[in-house]
Amino acid sequence: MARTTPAPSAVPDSAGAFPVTVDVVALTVRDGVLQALVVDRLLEPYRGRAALPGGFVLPGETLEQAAGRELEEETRLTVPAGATGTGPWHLEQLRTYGPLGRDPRGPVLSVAYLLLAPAFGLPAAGGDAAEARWVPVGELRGRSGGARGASLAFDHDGILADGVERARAKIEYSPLAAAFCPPEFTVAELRGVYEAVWGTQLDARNFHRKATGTPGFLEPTGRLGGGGPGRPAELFRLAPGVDPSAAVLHPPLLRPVSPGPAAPSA
Amino acid sequence: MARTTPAPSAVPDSAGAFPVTVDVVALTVRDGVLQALVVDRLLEPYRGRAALPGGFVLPGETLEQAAGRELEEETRLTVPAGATGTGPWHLEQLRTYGPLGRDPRGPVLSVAYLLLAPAFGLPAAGGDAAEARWVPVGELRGRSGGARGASLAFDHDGILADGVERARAKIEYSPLAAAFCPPEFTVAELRGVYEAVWGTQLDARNFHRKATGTPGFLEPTGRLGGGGPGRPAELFRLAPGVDPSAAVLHPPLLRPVSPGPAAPSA
DNA sequence: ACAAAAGTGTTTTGTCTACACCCATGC
DNA sequence: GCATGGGTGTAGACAAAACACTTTTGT
Repeated sequence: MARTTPAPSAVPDSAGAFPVTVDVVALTVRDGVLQALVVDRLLEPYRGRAALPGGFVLPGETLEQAAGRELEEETRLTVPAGATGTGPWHLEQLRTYGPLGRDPRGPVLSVAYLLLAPAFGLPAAGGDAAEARWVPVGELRGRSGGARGASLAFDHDGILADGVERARAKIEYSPLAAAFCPPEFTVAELRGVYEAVWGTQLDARNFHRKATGTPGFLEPTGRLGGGGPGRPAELFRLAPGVDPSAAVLHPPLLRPVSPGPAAPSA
Repeated sequence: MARTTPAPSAVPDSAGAFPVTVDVVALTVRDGVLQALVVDRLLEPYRGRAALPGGFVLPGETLEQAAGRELEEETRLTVPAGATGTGPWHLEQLRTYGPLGRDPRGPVLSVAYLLLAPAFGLPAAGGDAAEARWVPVGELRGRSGGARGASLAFDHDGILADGVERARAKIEYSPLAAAFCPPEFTVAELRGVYEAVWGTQLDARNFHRKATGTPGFLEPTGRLGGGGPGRPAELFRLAPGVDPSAAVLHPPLLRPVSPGPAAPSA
């Protein structure tokens, strides 16, 4: 244990220093389906393989800044600094993976972030990524063991699964489903978000009552929206002065109970 | 920054390397009160100040191994490897803090872990810590701005608050409250855990019905326990084959709704 | 006998679900 | 008029809070 501590208060030499990456699970709802943002890697390792957008944290930046910078570099979309509560996006930390056994280059720590965003186009790709695209999560999950090359690089399959599960749980008791919607939206749009994220069908009438009846969730704008068939729907926005990441819905909007692991035997 | 990596697939030089620490929010219930484990620091910075047990991650170890090692070094208590599901303890990752503005020595990343454990003594202290002791969280929280030196070193006040909130939320829908109990326990002991963690009073009769009536939670041992006054209580253990960190209670045990910010005006 | 704590039954109250029904618009 | 989707009312199923009551021990 070689100790060389010239300064009275310094990081001890025995401590390791680790490269740190951020990886972003960016989710949106497009065409009524939950989709994740993936990029094709231009560099080794896993060159040509799909991966979550992300990259190394640079000296002098925070983890959130690194997440926003990587997203912008690889997908040309800008996440406002301190996205939590700003605008329609929501960025929160998911968890940390590593440092062992997840990168062939050696021990690397990865701090994963979860971004919930309304649907938007991808003007271009850049940085270390060849292409950025939305992929329905149903096309990525469940085939991790498949040989078709559809699984993601590194341990990103597991990170994506963790992010999806976090999103599913979080919209139950927080107003964060609105992060998938534009600033003003109808109750039907919001219901579509819940149905896409949970993969279930919800009763439109009961959902309307619960969503509009939950205090601190929706505020009517008075305007009407939608040009489709049927009666025009009222436009809502998130209740003002509410931090969507901190507020709690009372009562929560619980997902319908899945039938459970009933054995599909004879 | 001496880099000797001629291999084609290497971490780019622009990537920073960060010292990484683990800090452990260890919670238990003693004397009917939720208590946290703190140590007194022997080294700078914050020498003499109370802090969460923790320290630097060493090369070649996982984050969980580092958390267990630091706990053992500073408090002489051993957390079995892969504590999740093993024995009565529960160790899970809380979140990651940093790297900027939290350590006077420079940018340091800290991965915080949450340990839920039954009450036990502290035979000794060691490592970089002068003394390890349990402190009721009520004596630590709320006085972060106080001048009495009761607040913790670094950003540990915030980490502790996050850990307490995680524990409070988690025992609602998971069997993890049993992690605070010995392997066999009575319903009253379990209720005491809920009351201590939530800081509320619960109806003993309704709690008994809900706890014993929740499938996949408690299993009766047939034995009786307790030597105090009154009728002896039945001893229970966690239902076998249940991973306390993954299982979900249906229905959940919800904390009583707090009255909310109702103005106590006339 | 009394107190204290464990455990069960019952009533009341609220919430969720399912679905009947009306409203407002496009065609 | 009729189809389509938006929004409200209502009855039964279900769960939770409140509390009376019995059981079993220590003193």
